[in-house]
Formats: sequence, C-alpha cells, structure tokens
Amino acid sequence: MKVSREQMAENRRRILDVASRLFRDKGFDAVSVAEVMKAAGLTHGGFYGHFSSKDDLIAQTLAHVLAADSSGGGDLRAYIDAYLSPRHRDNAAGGCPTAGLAADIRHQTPTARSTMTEGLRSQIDRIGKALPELDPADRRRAAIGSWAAMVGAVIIARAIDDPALSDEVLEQTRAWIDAGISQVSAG
Amino acid sequence: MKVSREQMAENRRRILDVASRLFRDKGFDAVSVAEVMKAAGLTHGGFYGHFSSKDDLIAQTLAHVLAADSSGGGDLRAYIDAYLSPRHRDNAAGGCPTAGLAADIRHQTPTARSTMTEGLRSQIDRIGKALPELDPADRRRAAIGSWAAMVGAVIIARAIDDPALSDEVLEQTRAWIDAGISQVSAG
DNA sequence: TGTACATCAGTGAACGCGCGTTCACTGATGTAC
DNA sequence: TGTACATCAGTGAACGCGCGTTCACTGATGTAC
Repeated sequence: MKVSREQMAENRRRILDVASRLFRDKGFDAVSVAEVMKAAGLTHGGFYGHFSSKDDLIAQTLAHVLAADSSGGGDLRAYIDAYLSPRHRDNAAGGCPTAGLAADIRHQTPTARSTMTEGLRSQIDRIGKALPELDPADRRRAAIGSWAAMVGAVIIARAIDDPALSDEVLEQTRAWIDAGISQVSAG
Repeated sequence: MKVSREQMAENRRRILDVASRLFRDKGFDAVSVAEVMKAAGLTHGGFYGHFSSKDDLIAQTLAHVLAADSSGGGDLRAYIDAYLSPRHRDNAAGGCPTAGLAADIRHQTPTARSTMTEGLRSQIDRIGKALPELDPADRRRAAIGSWAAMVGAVIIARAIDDPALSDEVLEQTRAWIDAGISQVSAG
C-alpha cells in the first residue's frame, strides 16, 4: 500500500543505513537485495521504487556512508586510538567504510569507484589538517603513511583468527604511527 | 578419459595456480568453480575428483599460495620498493596474497582463516628478520607497522581511480616507512 | 614383452537453489471539488 | 471541512540465469598374467 511522502523518505534512508552496515560487514556481493530490504523492514519487490539496480544501491550507499563519515578531523591521537582498537576491529558493520569496503570496490561500477576515490581524498586531507604543526610536505607524508597503516592494520587484524596476534597488530601499529608522527614533529 | 598419475598431479597443480591468480584478482566469491576449471583447461565436472567443495579449493589454494610466497626475507628496502610500485598495484592476480585476499577472508571457513593467520604470522616474522640491526622490541614494531602500511597502501591505491592520487599514496607511504625505519635504526 | 581387462580422471548434461529483476495487484495517500 | 477518486509505495508471486554440486558415461591408464 502507498505510504506518505515522509514515510517513503524515511524508508529510503533506512534502506541506505542498513545497506551501509551490511555491505561493510559482508562485502557488496555477499549481501542480497532481499536481505537489505528485509533488514529495513520491507519486502524485496519495493526495492526498485527507490533504486534502479543493485549497482545503483551500492553507489548511493557509498555516497551516503562517506558523506556521513567525517572522522579524523579533530583530535588525531584519539582518532588513531579508537581506529586501532579491538572495538573497531570487531565492529566492521559500524566501522570505517575504507577498512570495510576499499578492497571490495575494485570490480564495482566506475561511479562507485569514483565516489570511493573522493571519500579517500577527503579522508587524507582531513588527517593532514589534524597535523597543523608539520610543514606541508611532512604533513602529507604523515597523513598518507598513517592512514595506510591504520587501514592495513585493521584489515589484517580482522583476517587473523588468533586474538593475541590480532591485538598485537593493532597495538604495534599504533606505537609505530605514534613514533613516526612524534619524530617528524620533533625534527 | 583417464589420464596418467603425473598428468593428474599436474592438472591439480594447474588448478591451484590459476585459482590463486583468479582469487587474488577478483576475490573468492566472484570466481566460480567452472571459471577456475576452464582457466586450467578442464571442464567443471572433474573438479570434485580433486577437491571436496569450493571451500576446500579455497583452503588448499590459500595453503598453496602462502607456501609459495616467501617474499620479504632478503633485501627489505628492495622488497618495500617493489611492493609499493605501480606494477604491483596493477598486478593483483600475481601479487601479494595478503593485499588481494586478507579483506575477503573474514567470512570464509575456519580452516581458511587459520591458514591465512599462519601466513600473516610468517610474513611478519620474515620482515622482522630482515631488520637485524634493530633491538627486538623495535624490530617487531617496525615489522608490523611497515607491513600494515604496505598492505593498506596497496589496497587503497587499488581502490582509487585517479592515477595521480593512487601513485601518490604508494610514493608517500614508501617515504613514510623509510623515514620510520631510518629513525629507529639511528636511535 | 604382449595381451586382457579393471580402474578411474575427465566429460558434459542435469539438479536444486538463491540471485537480481519484473509485474499485476492492493490500499493508503493526497488532491480536486 | 467533507467527499470522490486518481495516484503510486509497497506486496509477493514469478521470471531467467548462473551458481555449486551430482552422476552416468567414456576411454586411456596401468596392472595381472
């Protein structure tokens, strides 16, 4: 049955919200359209009233989750600590879209790849702005190097089934980044 | 028709080789059993004479590719340069199994996850051994931090559709790792 | 060494299943009067 | 403000397709004599 305009807008938002969680948790291909709609409290048939295809959902979900994610702009140390925490490792569904989706985007549509590229560009710029004490060249290098290490560490920590080694990867990467940033700041 | 024992062993090896390339390139779920068999020059029906299931193929391919990969044990600087090169970024099929598969392993079988964990443990140890000039604590930290940055940078660089930004991620990460290792060595 | 035949690696048609997508239908919404 | 009805968001059955897997069959292998 028909629903109100506001209800429809809310349904659409809920579809994007649950899709962003499911995609981050399981990857684009492992989540079905029916699964997303069920998680949003709807039936699968209504999907095509909101999106033209699953690829369209993927592209719009990426834009949605990347627009909502403005992390890393404030206290960089606190951000790095939270990022490299067991809590974040164990919460892929609610965690960083890059750690959850970057490896999965390679074979998606050009639109999705382009959206992801702009999200990554913003994220690197945001981390750079959180390092105002460095000169521009050092700042860029520290932002990209730290970000690569953070993303890599979380992906590796999530792949490892030994909790001790997984924790160690997070902790040592945090120490490595801290040392790297301190060094450049001091020099 | 039946083939010789040696031919069968060679067929099995070829299946594992092409599977390791296809999986690294496209991910486990995006590669079908029929696609692997066709790439190996066989038909899909014969697959179950070699493997009990697709999950079995995944587990055995992981063991195969991780056993074959003993990279990072020699000249660390040269290894890092090759790892963070556009050539490696553009050659996922023949490249590092961690960069290609780590993010994909989370929802595979316990056997596959366990095999991947041992591969990651070996890789970290191998990089550590390539840093003999450092004391044990610094060595471990440098090995894990550098490895995380390398894996993260390649995954991010592969996700980005802007060649200039993608190249920059590789180059700046290399400079960041170099600076980090030099600093610890000097201190 | 040569022959007869049991073995079994590989073939290709067929299976049930879940996927993305379509569509006729339903009934609440929201507009025209 | 109240009523009549056109609109259209959501429903659920149905579609074709490719997937992982099975199986009756084929014919070269390799062993027994």
